[in-house]
Amino acid sequence: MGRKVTQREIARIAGVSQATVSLVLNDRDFSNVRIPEATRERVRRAIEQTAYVADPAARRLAGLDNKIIGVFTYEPALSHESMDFYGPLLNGLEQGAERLGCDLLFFTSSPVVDGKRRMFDKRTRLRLADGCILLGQEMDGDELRKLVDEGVPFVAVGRRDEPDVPYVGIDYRTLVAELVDSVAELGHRGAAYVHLGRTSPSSVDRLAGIEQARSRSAMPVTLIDVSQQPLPAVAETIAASGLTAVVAQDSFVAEALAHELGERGVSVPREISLAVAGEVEGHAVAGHRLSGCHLPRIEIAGEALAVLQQLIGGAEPPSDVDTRVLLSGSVVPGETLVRPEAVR
Amino acid sequence: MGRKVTQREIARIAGVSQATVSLVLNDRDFSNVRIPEATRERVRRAIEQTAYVADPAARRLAGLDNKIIGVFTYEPALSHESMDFYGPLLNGLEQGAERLGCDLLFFTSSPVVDGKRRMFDKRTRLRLADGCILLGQEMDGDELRKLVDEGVPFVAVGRRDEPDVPYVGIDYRTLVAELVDSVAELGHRGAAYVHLGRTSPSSVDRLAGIEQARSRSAMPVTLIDVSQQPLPAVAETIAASGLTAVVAQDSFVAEALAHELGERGVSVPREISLAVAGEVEGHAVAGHRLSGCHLPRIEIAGEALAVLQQLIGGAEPPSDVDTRVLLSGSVVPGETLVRPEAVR
DNA sequence: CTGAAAGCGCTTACAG
DNA sequence: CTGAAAGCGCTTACAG
Repeated sequence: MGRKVTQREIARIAGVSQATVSLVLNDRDFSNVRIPEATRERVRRAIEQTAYVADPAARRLAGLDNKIIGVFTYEPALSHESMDFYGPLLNGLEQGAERLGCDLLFFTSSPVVDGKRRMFDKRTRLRLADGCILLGQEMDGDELRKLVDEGVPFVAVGRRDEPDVPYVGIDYRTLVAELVDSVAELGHRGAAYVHLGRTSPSSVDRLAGIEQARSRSAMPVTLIDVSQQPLPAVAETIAASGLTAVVAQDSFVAEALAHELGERGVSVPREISLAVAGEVEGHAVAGHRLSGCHLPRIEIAGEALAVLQQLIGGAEPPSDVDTRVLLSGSVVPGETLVRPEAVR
Repeated sequence: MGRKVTQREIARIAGVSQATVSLVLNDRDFSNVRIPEATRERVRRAIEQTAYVADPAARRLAGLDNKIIGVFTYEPALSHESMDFYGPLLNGLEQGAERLGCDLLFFTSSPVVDGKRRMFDKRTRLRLADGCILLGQEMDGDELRKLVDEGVPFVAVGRRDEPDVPYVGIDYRTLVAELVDSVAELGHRGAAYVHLGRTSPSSVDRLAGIEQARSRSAMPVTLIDVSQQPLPAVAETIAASGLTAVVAQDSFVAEALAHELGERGVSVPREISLAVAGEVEGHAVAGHRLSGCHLPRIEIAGEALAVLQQLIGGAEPPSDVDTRVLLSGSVVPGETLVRPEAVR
């Protein structure tokens, strides 16, 4: 039962003061402090002998960092359903954490209310972490501001509008514009963009990308907000419109829409091309791999960790350029976006 | 910039001593202590006003628990490949943690060496957690013993041989015996069990299950250890043997074996039935859902958390009965285990 | 070159 | 009923 070993114990064994143990342990070399190798060695042997590990709580209390990164997710992150979105991010976090020698503290205690977690519910363990990564499709602006105010080092995954909020996200604007360009280049005369409203910055950015493409090509793009009308009605409209291409905000919308179109005898991609303004990995409709985008989510997580590291370590507050970064996604061809000529 | 608020600050505002703040905060009611409601109210208001949260490091140092459960995995847990095994366990842990109001600390910092993490590499943050859940296909016996010695509350997922190691696992023995019985009942005259040696307790238990079934039915079962000979050779042997049924240790072995058999013109399940002595969810060969078992991994995680909770909370060491539990799996029919008559 | 001391923020006997 | 004090294990100026 070798109960908790402390520095005092080590000091006794090595015949030095407890402070000296601390100095050796942390390899401190102040100008006026130089501990001879012999002493260091004696201390090290004692540490080895007792399998001593410093109490992280005490370290933290004394002002050192802990190499613990908090991870806050607004939805359950480890459920089967959420893996599509969270999986690659968590994977990237794990890899990054291992690289940095950090542990990951998941704030699973904050209860999920109405499908969302609230961050400041009571005794947040936030303080235990050196900093925090925020994940979630929809974040609470008030909570973000509070975090900024309290000076907690954190990085959000996904672009945010709130001032002074550091983030790492995808450059949806450029990506979606590129995607729509490729639709136009294939010869489509018009397209619809089926989206979910403008609830999040990423939705807004996608719409901006649509706008950008529209302004530089001849192809008109009709906006259809599925939060305003039910999907069957949307499918009806599209089927009747004679449009040859549809861009959907994400793969789930695309799959649902393709299903509805199928029910109306309209087949993808034979009669209507379908492209997704989001990740398509692992998604298909009727055996055809979806055309759309690839988002480097593993890299995003790694980059978020890197920015956070900067925030934690940095004495002076780093410049905006460094703390708000957008990574590029890429368009993936897939099999559901084809020339309209192939049909007629 | 509302910097770190402390109890001292609250005390100043409420006009009481810092100790009183602590008492109110923790709702302590010693025999000789009774704080009037008016005072409590004043303190509570101050806390509300300043959005104070107790520093968890200090709490911990002062001897209280933290509602933090450590999670140690011997392999990367959040990668895409490991989701098959870890996914449901992590899911169960998240659900359980939320229920208990605990946070989850993943010890991702311990570097992976030779595909395995070592637990005591340097400054383990283990101490920060109230207790720890151990996950992994292969655990290190020495480390388990060290944990027991140091009195760290922990629970391993999966049965263990080491004395005094609390665990929650699957009753593979009964489950596998049941599976083999069902093979015999279908009328197979003999079967092979293709396994990976006896490296882990679960492997040993499965072999015990095979033995148990063998002892009570007429059907002989040939043991084939793929750690001793390459899989192609195994497939060759089986194809030549005239056996009509194979039980594989896990779904990956089953898939690989079915592939090898297919290359030799032997089709599953037409010529050879295939059953898996492990989880088959999401696994198939040539479009046929694998026959085999379902393991309640989400429940296992929940139960492990419950046992750990007992270990942490309990003053007296709970009895063995409570800390070493085996849950039942179930046999799932699937489509690769059929009557041999259907063939001839 | 090393030891004694203060302090991090908290909890809990112990005096008043 | 409340305050002053010790202690949790550590880090880091500050004296020797």
